[in-house]
Amino acid sequence: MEVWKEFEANQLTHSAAHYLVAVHDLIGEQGYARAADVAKKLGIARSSASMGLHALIEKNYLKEDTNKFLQMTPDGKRVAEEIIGKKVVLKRFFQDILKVKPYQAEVDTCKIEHLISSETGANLLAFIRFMSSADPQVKKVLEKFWQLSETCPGLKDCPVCETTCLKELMPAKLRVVS
Amino acid sequence: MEVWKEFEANQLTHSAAHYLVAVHDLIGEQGYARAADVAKKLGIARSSASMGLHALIEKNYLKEDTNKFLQMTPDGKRVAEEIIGKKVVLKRFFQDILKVKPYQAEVDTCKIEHLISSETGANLLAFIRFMSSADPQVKKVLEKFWQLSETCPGLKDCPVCETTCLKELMPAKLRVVS
DNA sequence: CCATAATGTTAGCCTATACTAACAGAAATA
DNA sequence: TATTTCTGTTAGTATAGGCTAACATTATGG
Repeated sequence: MEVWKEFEANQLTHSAAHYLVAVHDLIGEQGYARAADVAKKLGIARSSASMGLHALIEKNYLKEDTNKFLQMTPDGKRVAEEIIGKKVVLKRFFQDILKVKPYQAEVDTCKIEHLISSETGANLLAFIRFMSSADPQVKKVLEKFWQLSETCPGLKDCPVCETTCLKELMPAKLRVVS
Repeated sequence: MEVWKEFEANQLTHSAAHYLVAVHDLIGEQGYARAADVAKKLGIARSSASMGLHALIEKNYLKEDTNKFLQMTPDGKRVAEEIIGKKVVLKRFFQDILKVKPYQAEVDTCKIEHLISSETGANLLAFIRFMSSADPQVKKVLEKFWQLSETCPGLKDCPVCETTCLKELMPAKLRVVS
């Protein structure tokens, strides 16, 4: 398959991923989740929730008890927690390291949390762990980055980074950006 | 709007973004681009390309000359190059810093390149510039990370990072991951 | 210069995912 | 208990974006 088409080839679509995570979160927050709770949480019609959740039941990510209360299957729990893990990691990276403002960090995270691979997610987690450690060298480097970012937006003509300006980061073909 | 719904609220959808970038790339590679060239490049039917590209013409991102050769409008050029810029930056981050394997880095990048905001993209660019600079402290820190990643996959019980293990990175609610 | 090939477009179909409207059954409450 | 409200579901509609098939037009080359 062409790489760009893998967009649609995820375990779960964007909406399905959010339905599943919503159920997970609702069970955590209030101990149970029904279709109407999911609808309210996600701001969609009850009918949409009903249909989307049934699709997840058919895929064996969720099941219903006799009173229509939703439960996570082991599979569903695993997948939901994978997504949540990526979300947490991404958001922290955007917010705490890149210093993206909280709302934008939330929006960006929400868009891509279910799209990054396990490999990338795991490596990002390791990176954040490392960059959040108390190691004095790490701390110093990060502080330098944040300080430079302030005095020198985008680090465009940054004295520290002038050796790696846009010219070296982008292949010649793209540099016509003008 | 609920944050999770902003997924659909981008300037361009996933497919439209790829159509636009394909035209940009084709013009760069072979000097021209027609619907059939885009179809071949993206592995889709000519009819799909035709319709998708007309949508981009209506939005004034592309125009056609009298022989149906496609041209980028200034708007289209700007948008395409924003996307390409994010793609380059993301891929370098995944590949050169996180050390994700090239194919997976490509897939992940392709999925999210058009989704990250300008703010996040700009901050990521600055970060990569900084992390790619010749600054000896930066180099040392990165090398330490890569070395630790090898000896200690995921940095799970890494001596350097034990102060910031999963427990501190994840809110209690999510830690039930088990 | 005519035949074959390539290209662009239209039409109809499919899936996914949202919506509203309508309605049946369960739960809550006056 | 009777009524109202909540819940779940179905039906029909819309949009987006793929697909194939068919056909007209344009290019290419024997």
